[in-house]
Amino acid sequence: MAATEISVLSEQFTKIKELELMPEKGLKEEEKDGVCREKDHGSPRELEAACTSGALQDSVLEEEVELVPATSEESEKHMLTLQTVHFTSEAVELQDMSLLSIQQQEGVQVMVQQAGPGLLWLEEGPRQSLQQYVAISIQQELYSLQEMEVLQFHALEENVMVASEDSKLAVSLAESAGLIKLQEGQEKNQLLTERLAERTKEQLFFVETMSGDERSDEIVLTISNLNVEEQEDQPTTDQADVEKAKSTKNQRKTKGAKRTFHCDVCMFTSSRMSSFNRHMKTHTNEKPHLCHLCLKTFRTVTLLRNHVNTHTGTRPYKCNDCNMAFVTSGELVRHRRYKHTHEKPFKCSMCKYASVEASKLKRHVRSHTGERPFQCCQCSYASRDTYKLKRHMRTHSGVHMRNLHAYSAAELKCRYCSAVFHERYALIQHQKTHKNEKRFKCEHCSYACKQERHMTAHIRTHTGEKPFTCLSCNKCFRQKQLLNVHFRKYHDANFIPTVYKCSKCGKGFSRWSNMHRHSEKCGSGEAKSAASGKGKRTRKRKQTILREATKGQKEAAKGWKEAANGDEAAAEEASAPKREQFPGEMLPGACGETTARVKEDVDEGVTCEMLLNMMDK
DNA sequence: GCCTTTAGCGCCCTCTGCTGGTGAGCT
DNA sequence: AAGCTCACCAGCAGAGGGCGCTAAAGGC
Repeated sequence: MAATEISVLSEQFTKIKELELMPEKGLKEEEKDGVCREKDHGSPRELEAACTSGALQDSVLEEEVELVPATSEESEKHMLTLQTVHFTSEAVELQDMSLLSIQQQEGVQVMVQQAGPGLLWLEEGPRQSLQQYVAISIQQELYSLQEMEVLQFHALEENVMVASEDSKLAVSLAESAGLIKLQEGQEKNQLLTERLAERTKEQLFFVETMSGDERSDEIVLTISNLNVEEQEDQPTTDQADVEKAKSTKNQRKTKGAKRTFHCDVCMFTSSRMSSFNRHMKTHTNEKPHLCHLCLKTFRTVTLLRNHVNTHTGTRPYKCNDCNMAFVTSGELVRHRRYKHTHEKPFKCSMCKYASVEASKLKRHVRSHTGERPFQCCQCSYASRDTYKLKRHMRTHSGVHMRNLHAYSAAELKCRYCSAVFHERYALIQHQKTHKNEKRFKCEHCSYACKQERHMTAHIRTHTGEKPFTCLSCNKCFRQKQLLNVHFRKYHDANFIPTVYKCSKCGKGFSRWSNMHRHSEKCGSGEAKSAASGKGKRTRKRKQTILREATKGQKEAAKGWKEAANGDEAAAEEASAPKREQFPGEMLPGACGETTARVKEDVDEGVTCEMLLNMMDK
């Protein structure tokens, strides 16, 4: 019936979950040295913690367990259902673990003692290592710590506990006790069930282990109780068929109701024996179905078939609404939800987000909680999902490392000095040191500048070189930009200088940015506000807006030029998109409107006020 | 026994926003 | 000549979509 999962590295010490009244019928009770035990039971996996009344213990750890004098009648037997027992390394002092609890059920008081006398530990070693200890429930009256015999057995990697040689195998509660010692070095691959099966007249524990969390060294011990109903049905146990016993021992009757089967290992229950039997196989490593292509094994033929289909590319489940096909029906259903039905059953309780998959909702919720469970092992970064951590890890290796930190056989020369590096990162860091220095010095004078192009232009003042020639008048210039200005001013009939006027003083500027800069000094409070900004992000946003505004003006000017050439349609087309981008109420005068104003030499342009309005929006 | 359904993990991708660096245009 | 501004780009990270695959339970 009952099973206990004991997590060695788990977090909390839990109480006895349940006590159930056990009918005496079918229990052949033997009393020896004050020990009440049943003689026969279904299988070695079954743990009988038949309880009788006993002396009181005055230490109760669990508040909800009522401490009552144990006065249950001798004839009544009770069954213990043990719950997961968790220890933290520091939480409980070993000597304080002599938990005694009394529970009353159906008028019968049952005394149960946990920990202390019921300790298991996994290996020999200092007792202070609490993580090695596991508690089981032993009736205090029956088993004292001093009387307990150590049973050693080993937790195999195969998740099986094997009885030790010198323990005499059986955990006879009459002879031994709840103090059971687990130790390495015992015979492997031999089930405790098999060894204990010989102890037909002794009360037995069945203990097995399972791997816990992969990220820890946790070992989960499962202690199975005796199933009393099974005792009813099978007063004499044939333990040769352990599997049969496993499948039937967990059957529980509930006063005429339909039978249910309870797994000893987990919380699984089922009303069908076939389901129960199938479930029990999940607690084994039995995977008889082999893929001959990759040698991977599976529990069921269906799983194997699906797997093989991934090799062969067979996709029997085809979507009716598109060309997609899938190996499993579940994939198809999910696909249809994503692509066609848009059904999103998993809804966030904190926002309107909904997802097709539960895992996506779980991931989304982390954006609310701020939880970042995936910690980078090389820096302080933590991610909300595994992929982002994985992507981040590239910055510690792969992309990032190859680009910046990989050794380069070729010399990486500083563009500003003669320094040479073999690591790009070092080069970049070095070049930053040149950022604000006037590293370009003229050979002919004391002139120095930051940029090489500036020095190139300066040198021409010494050489007299004027490489930029106007194609219309053959006038020569040292700088291309000077040629451009000349050309537009004297040879471009369509060139209309854009004029922006300060809304305060009316002064005109050829560049909006200059007008804006002027307006700040012109005493415009709004302009000051716009200029001061509210931090980097705000400034960035302003920059973007200014950039877009400038784009709009440029395109508008282009459109106006085209219009001036008689192509009104082109002019309208050029200005129209920017009108959409900057609605009139947000940026009046921008784009096409600005163009018109410039053309008509009106006073207004794009003002700081407009920008502020945009920022406020 | 078999098929279906459900659940879960993992992987990859896209879109988006932010930041910093750089080069070129412009005044 | 010098400084400002802007466009562009790369890199990184946040958020979410979509699919591949496996495991296990439900149900006939």
